Amino acid sequence: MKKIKILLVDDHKLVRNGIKYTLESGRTASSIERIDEATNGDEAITKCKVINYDIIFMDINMPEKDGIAATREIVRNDKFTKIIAISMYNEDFEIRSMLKAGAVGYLLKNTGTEILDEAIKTVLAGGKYYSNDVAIKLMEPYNEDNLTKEKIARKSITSEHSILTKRELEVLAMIASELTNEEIADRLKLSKRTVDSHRQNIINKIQVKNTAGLIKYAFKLGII
Amino acid sequence: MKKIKILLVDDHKLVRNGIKYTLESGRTASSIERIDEATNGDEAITKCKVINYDIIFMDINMPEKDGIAATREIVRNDKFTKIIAISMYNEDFEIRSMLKAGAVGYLLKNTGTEILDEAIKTVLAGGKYYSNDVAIKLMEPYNEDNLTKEKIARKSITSEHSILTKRELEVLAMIASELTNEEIADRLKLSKRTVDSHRQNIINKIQVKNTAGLIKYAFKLGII
DNA sequence: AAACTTCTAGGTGTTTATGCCTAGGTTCTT
DNA sequence: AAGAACCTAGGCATAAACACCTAGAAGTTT
Repeated sequence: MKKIKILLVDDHKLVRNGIKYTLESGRTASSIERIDEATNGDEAITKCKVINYDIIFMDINMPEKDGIAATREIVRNDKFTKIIAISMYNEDFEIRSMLKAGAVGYLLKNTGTEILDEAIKTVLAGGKYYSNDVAIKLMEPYNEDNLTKEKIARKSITSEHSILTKRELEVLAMIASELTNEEIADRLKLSKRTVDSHRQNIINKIQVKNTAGLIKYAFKLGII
Repeated sequence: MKKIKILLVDDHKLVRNGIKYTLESGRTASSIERIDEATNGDEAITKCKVINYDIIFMDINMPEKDGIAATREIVRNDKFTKIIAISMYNEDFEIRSMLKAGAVGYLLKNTGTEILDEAIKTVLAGGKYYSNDVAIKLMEPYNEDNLTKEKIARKSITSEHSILTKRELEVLAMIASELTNEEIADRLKLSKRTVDSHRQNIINKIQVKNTAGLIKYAFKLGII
C-alpha cells in the first residue's frame, strides 16, 4: 500500500502543528509518508512543483496568496492532488469559492482526529467531504428574504461570479481602513463616483446591506 | 522540582492540539504534569475551581465567555495562576484589555516551540512575556494624528474607561448585524436619536472614524 | 449631599453612503 | 467580429451616518 504525502498550508504555526498532531494520533498515521508545511499560497504552489502531494490541507485566509487562488492554481497543474479547505468560519461564499476553485473537502478548525481520518479516507477514494455544519450550509440554496423580482434577476447574474475583482478588493481594503469614498478616490486617482460604483457593486455582489456587511466580508476574506 | 499543570482555552480543537503538540516537543515537556483543555471562558473558570493551574493559555475571541472576562475572573480567584493570552491579531486594545484583566503574557498564534518554552519560563519566574511584534505595539503610546485640543481633552477622559457599557455593546452588536440606527431603535423600543447618541459615543470611546471601525472593533471583542 | 455614570433623547447641520440608472472605453476570450 | 467582464464615471434622489451640543432621570459611589 502506497504511503501518502501531505502538505499543510496555514500562516499560523500553531494551527499547522494542530493538524500535524491530530494526524499523527489518528488511524491514518501509519500510512503517512511525509507531512510538509507552507505558510502561504505562494509557498504551497512552489512546493507542489517539487513534490506531488496526495492531500493538501489549505487554509483560506492567508497573506501573500489566499487559499482560493492557490487551490485554483494547484489543481490546474495536478488533477490528482486532493485539496481540503480548512477554515475558521462557516460561510457560504468561502465554501462555494473553495469548491469552485477545486477543493474536494471543507473542514472547520474545530476538527478532531476521527473527522480528519474520515475526510482523508473519503477524498482519497475520490469522494467529497464536508463538516456537518458545512453540509447543512450547502443545502440551503440561499436566503431569499425580501427580494423583488428585479433583484432576483440581478442576483442570478451577479452571484454566478461572486468573487470580487482586483479593483473591488482594493477598494474594499481601503473601506476597511476607515477611508471614505472620497479619500479612496484621492489615493487611487479616481473620481469619487467611480468608487461609489465599486462600493455599490461589491454590496450587490456579496449580498450585504451596508458598510457593516462589507467589513465582515473583508474579515472573512482575510484582508483585514 | 514541581511539575506544572497547564490549561488550554480555545474554541478550536486544532489550535488546542497545536499548542499541545508544540509544548510536548519542547524543552519544558518533561516538567509538565498535565495538560487540560477548555473550549470557552465559562468552562475554563469551572475547571480552575477544581484544579489550580500554573499556566493557562487563553484565547481571546470565544463564544460563551471571552478570554478577557474569563481572565479577570480567574485571576481574581487565584493570584498564582499565570495567564498567557493567545490571539490571531496584534491589536492595541486586545492586548491592553488582556493585560489589564490580569494576563502576564501575550503571544500570537504563529508561535513555535522555542517561544512557548521561553514564555513559560519567564512567567513562572514572575516576569511578563510578549511576542516581539506585541512588544513593539505596546511601545507606541497611541497615534495622535490630527487631534484638536478639545479632542485630546475628551480623549483623556474617555480612554480611561474605554470598555463599553452594556447598552453600548448591545447597540454595537446590532450595528454589526447590519441594522440601521432606526431599525435598532425599533427593536430596543428607543428613539432613533438615542441610538444615534450611543453610536456616536462608541465611536468616540474607541477612537474610530466610522462604521468600518466599529465593525472591526466588534470583531476584536469577539461579539461577531 | 455631591459627584459621577449611564441611559435617555432632542436640536441642528453637514457629510457620507446607498439605490438605481446609463454609458463609453478597455481588455480578454470565444 | 462578437461577446463578456471590468473599469471608469456621471445624473439623480433619498437614506443614513457623523459631529457637536444640551439636558433630564435614574442609579451608584464617595
